[in-house]
Amino acid sequence: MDRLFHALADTTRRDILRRCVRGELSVSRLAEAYPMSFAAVQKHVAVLERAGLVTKQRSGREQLVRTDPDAVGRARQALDELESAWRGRVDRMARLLADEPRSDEPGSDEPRTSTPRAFDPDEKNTTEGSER
Amino acid sequence: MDRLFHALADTTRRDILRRCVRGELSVSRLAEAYPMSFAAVQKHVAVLERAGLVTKQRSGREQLVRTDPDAVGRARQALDELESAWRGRVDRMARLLADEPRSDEPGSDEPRTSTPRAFDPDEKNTTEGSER
DNA sequence: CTAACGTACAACCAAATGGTTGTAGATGAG
DNA sequence: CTCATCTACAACCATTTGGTTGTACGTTAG
Repeated sequence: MDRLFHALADTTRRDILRRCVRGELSVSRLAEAYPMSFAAVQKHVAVLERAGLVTKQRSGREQLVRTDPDAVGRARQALDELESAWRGRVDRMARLLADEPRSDEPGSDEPRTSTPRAFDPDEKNTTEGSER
Repeated sequence: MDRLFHALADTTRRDILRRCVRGELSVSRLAEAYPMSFAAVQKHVAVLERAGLVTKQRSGREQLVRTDPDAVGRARQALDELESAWRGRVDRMARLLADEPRSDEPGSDEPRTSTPRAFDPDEKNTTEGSER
């Protein structure tokens, strides 16, 4: 997740993604379009690749870059969930599922003495992840 | 945009967002939940704030943090567009995003001789932006 | 075979991140 | 008033990023 959003947090990288929407492009082809060195573009592509947003496929001596729709879909969905939660949709659903009449309210009391909630790794996602 | 995605590209920050879904929380309350200093959490909140994802509102001596659903909506929508373009659903949009007058077909030819396309700032967004 | 192209990768650098501690200003409780 | 909280912000540090150049390797064109 971190890697996914990080990859998207750069104008050049988003532009590369958009460029590859219409079809595979070799890295050098891509590099021609930006005011930076080939190596720099190469690195950007590597970031996108580690994030699972694109895949490279060798064709002759060229390396074609192609986007992976599903990866973007995953990111979009994550935001979707967040947004839903916000709007309370999930809240009602959760209450239904747990038939908890009323409780978890952060209302005001809840003397935080007990469990400060030790930080939760991250979402319940189980997609992948390791390395960096 | 950069700031938006960058803000989302951190586990702690996403967790803060999730925590504030159920209600406003003071910064110190938030800080209690993480294995880091108050100042660190303060910085994370600042990042979220600059990205427009949360707003702070003073209440007495506490600073309540509240999420802004619309900001997440904007990010989600950006990804939505990307995904759509991918799937070819919105061919016209892809053309808009890349402002390539025509012949956008990835066909195979297109002897790249013409215009290397000098890099386009970023999407057509006009939200705000500068600095880093 | 040789030359040119496309790629990969290491080394290096300035700037930004994510974290720390310390100090200082407001505000509310006693 | 005085003290304890909550917050803001500066200074500092280690690591990462985004960029550069240079070198080496595989593949295709002549």
